[in-house]
Amino acid sequence: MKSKITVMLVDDHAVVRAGYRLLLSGTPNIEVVGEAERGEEACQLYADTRPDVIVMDLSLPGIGGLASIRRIRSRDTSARILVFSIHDELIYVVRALEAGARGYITKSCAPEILVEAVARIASGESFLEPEIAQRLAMQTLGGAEATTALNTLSAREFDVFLLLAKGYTTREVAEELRLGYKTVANYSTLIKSKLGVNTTAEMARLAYQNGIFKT
Amino acid sequence: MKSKITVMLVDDHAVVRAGYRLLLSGTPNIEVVGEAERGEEACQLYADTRPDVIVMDLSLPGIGGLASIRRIRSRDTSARILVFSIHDELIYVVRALEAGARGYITKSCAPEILVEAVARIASGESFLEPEIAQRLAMQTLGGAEATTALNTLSAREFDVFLLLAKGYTTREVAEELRLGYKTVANYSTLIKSKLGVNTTAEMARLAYQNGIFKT
DNA sequence: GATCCGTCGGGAATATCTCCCTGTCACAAG
DNA sequence: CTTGTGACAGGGAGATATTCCCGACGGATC
Repeated sequence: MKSKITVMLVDDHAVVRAGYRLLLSGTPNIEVVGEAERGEEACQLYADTRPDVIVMDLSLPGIGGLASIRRIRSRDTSARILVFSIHDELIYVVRALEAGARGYITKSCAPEILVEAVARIASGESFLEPEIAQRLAMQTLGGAEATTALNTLSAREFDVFLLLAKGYTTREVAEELRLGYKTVANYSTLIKSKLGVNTTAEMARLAYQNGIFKT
Repeated sequence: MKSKITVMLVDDHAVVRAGYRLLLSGTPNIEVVGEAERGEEACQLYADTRPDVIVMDLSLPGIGGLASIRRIRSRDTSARILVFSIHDELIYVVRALEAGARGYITKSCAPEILVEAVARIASGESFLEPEIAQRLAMQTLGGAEATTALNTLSAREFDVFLLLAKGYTTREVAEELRLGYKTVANYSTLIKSKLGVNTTAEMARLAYQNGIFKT
């Protein structure tokens, strides 16, 4: 008989881990052999148990998910990590893959996808949630690099973007940058159009989600 | 033989719901009789199935968790709702209880707590996660309002605040909450005045700084 | 009953946004 | 040298949005 796929779960929410454990354990050839709730803990536990696959959330207390991935991979480049995150923004996907993850799925995917992803990662393949893979492909085709849409902004546009996102009024931005009110108003419209948002509040949200502001 | 406790799950992530379903179904006297992923859907489903307990996430697409709670309770004041949120900030707890929730636990609690909470809520009691209950008591004792200025907002104002901060336009907020455009516009002005900000982007910033949004 | 307060919106003046357009400058390709 | 191209800066006009002031209603509270 073939041996089971061993899996380690990393998520800071115990209830969530328990749910996944049940989901995965319902599959005969998968066995959850360890759980961690912090990045540091995960590194240690991986070194000790060497599971086939690590299923990891990105928003971890402490060093965070990305740093955890890098740390684990720096000690064992064959480590297979599947990111299982709440975020579906491409920038997260790109960063996770850059860090060394083998797969990425979101928590809004169907339960079967999780099981499938674990199996594929274990067999050495990579796995992206289909909808994300498609968007990633679209974006890669559309632009040169991992374009966060923010990268499509010119320098001046980005200046305006930052201040608006911070909560400056159009008039305040104009003063700050020594521009005419109309100029800033026009930039504002242009930026929203480029970013595909309707309000400045949504711009702020983009800024936070891309980690442009600390907190 | 005593009949089972019927439970309805409301969470926008299918995988997460699946996990909870397994967790709860593992307990003999609990039965999950329905699932919804949006607030509107939850209201309808509750009206149709009348489960003993609703287990609900707060961050739902559309009208959001708080408005959902209020809507359900406005049609059936005996509805028993257990909020199961990722947020542990007290402001969420207070808001949820004000809206009519009977209990509040976070996703970082132990799995047994979920089962216990459901049982307690079903029996008519209320239930707060111990750690939260303690912090709530501390704050209340502390006397000095740990007023984030956000606490000066009324329930309705907070609804509008949340959506505006999320990036909704005035018109979209009006639709979501079924209010007149003018009403929302007036609320918007009032809220900005109460919070001492000039733009909706600054509202968004406040929201992020108070940990109201996940990212 | 009188008085707040929260909720919901109308009206009118004002501010802002959007869309289209002009013009300059720098820089690169033909 | 000429011809793009694209960032940069703003004007004009009309559409939208915001502000401020107001009335109305239902609940509390005193």
